[in-house]
Order: sequence, then structure tokens, then C-alpha cells
Amino acid sequence: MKLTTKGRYAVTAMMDLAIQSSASPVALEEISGRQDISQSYLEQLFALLRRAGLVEGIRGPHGGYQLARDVNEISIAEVIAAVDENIDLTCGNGSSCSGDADPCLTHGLWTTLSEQIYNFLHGIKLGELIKSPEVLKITQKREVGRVADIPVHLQVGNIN
Amino acid sequence: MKLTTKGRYAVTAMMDLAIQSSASPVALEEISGRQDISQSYLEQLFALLRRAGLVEGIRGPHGGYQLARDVNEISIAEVIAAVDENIDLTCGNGSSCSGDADPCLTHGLWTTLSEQIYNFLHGIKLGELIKSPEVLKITQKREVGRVADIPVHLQVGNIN
DNA sequence: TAATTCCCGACTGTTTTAGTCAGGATTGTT
DNA sequence: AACAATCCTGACTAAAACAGTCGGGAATTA
Repeated sequence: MKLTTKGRYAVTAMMDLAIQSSASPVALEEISGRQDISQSYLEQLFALLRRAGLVEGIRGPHGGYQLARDVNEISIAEVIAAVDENIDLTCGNGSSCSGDADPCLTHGLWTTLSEQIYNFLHGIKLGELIKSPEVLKITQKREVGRVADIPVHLQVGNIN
Repeated sequence: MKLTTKGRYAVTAMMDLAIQSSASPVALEEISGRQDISQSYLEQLFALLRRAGLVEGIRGPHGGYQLARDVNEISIAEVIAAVDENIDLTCGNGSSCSGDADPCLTHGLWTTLSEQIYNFLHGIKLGELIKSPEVLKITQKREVGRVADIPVHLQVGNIN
């Protein structure tokens, strides 16, 4: 599972959708404005999200996008997987490591880590994230000081 | 955090070093042959690893590289950090999210995930990994926790 | 019919990845 | 001292991914 800004954009956009998802669809232009993401880029991302069955597009005036499922049935892992389509972690990039006969030294490590990250992200649904006080507030209300222990470049995405 | 083949190469090479680390240094040519990684590319990676203080280079015939510390004092997180030095500082790529006033929607999510992954990888040392297959069981027990499961006092980061 | 919106494919500039290459600098062996 | 092994450095490259841009459709509502 890859964790890039692309996936972050996707998650951010989906959260925006989830927040606005009262009844009427949300146009990309709105999301673009609110989240400061290029509209054309959003179109690319939503093409992927739609193909993954996570959103539905509605054309015409007052059209836009809607979540295809309930906010509590869409996990962050799914969103990221939809746009970061590179799933295979071929360890030896073409070498002998196919996990069968002669797994490379770190094979187990990466598969395990992958699972861990997936589980973590799969356990978080859009619905939880948008009603933060519980989820986000926890992550925001913390003791100061220990973040410095984590090298900046190890931090997923950006933190500031 | 970027989990790319680059970091995997680095970890694989370090594991090879750790396994061979009896007394004499290990030449890159050997690692290149055993792990099927281009020697020139290895030289680049080891330049970074050396600057990070993880290995020591010994020149001349029968030279090579040695771990700079005990195998049980080098974590996977450090190895990856040494080569994947990339920092992506802009949460909203130039937008308002600086973590201060108006953190973007997913700010807390990425911060927390970062910590989880870091903790996971920092908890695994080279010494453990080379002692497979016990390691796999161990690493599987080490779970990346869910947001809600993290004790508040352990949660760090910046706050809006 | 016209405006709005999704939809789609092709194109571009930059960065990263994964190397190659050419040449040092240092050191052990003969 | 000569030589070979090895690290060390910097510059270069091809391919891919990232982050868009652009132009033109197709569907739908007013």
C-alpha cells in the first residue's frame, strides 16, 4: 500500500463529499474551491473513485458526485487503494522473490507491514473521521514535545 | 512515509550486512551478487547509510562495509529514514494547512498514521529480523493500533 | 436550445527511481 | 614502489510517477 499525496488528495476529497452529503450531489468545482485541489486533477481522481464503486457521478445542472455507499461503509483504505492502484509488492522487482520458493530477506517484513497499515486504515471509516471530536480531537489533543522524536521524513504525508 | 523499493533495497542490504557481520567487512560486490541489486545503486544507498551513521566503510583490499552499531540497536525505521529523505511539507500543497489555524481535514489522520508506522518500524531491529522465522510471529503480534486505541498520553503532534 | 456538469483522452513539466559511468582516494599485498 | 581491491564522489540518463493542464465531448436540467 502506497501512501502518497495522491491518496491524501483522494481522502480529503472524499471527506469533503461525506461532510456535504446531505442529499444533493456535490460538484467538483466546490470541492476544488474548498480543499484547494485543482479541479482537473480532481476529475482524474474521481474517475478512479467512480470505477472503484466508491462514488456516483450525476451529470447536468446541479449534478455532481455522491458517495455510492454509506459513510460508515467506506474505509480510508479503500479510498487510497482506488487511486494508488499499485497493490503488488513484488519484492525483488522481477527477481526471484515471488513469495513462493525463495522469498527475499525482507519479504515477511513488507507483507506484515502492509497488512498492518491496511488494517489500520481499513478500520477507519469516512463516517468516523468526519464526526471528529472523537477521532480527530484525540489526535489533536496531545502532549507536546514528542513529535520531535519522529524524524520529519518518516512522517506520513505532512505534518506541520 | 514513503515505502518504496528504495527503502526496501536499503533494508535488504542492511540485513545482508547483519547476517554476514562476523568480523570482516563485507564488500558491496558480494551484497550486489547475493541480493541482486546493482552495485552502483548500492554505492549510492550506502553513501546515505554511512552519512546517517549506520554503517562504516573500510577501504582497500578486503575492505567493505560494517554495521556501525550492534544489530539490536539499529531499527528498520532508521534505515528507511536514511535513504528516503523526502519530506513533503505542504499538507494542502501550499494551502492554508500549516497545522496552526486551519488544519486540513485529514491532518490528524496522517499525523496519527505516521506515528503508528514509525513506532511499528522502530520497534523492529535488524537483529530480530535476521533471526527468522521467529521474527515473523513477533512482528505479527505488533499491531498498528487503531486511532481510538491509542492512549491519549502517548499521542503526540501538533495541534491546531 | 443553452447552460451545467460529468466524462475522457492526450499532453506537459517536474520530481523520483533506479540505475550507469568515469574517475578519484585509500589501503593491503606483493 | 607497484598494483589491485575497495570505497567514495559526482555527473549523467531513461523510465516512471506525480500533479497537473487542455480541449473536447456526452448527459441532463431549465
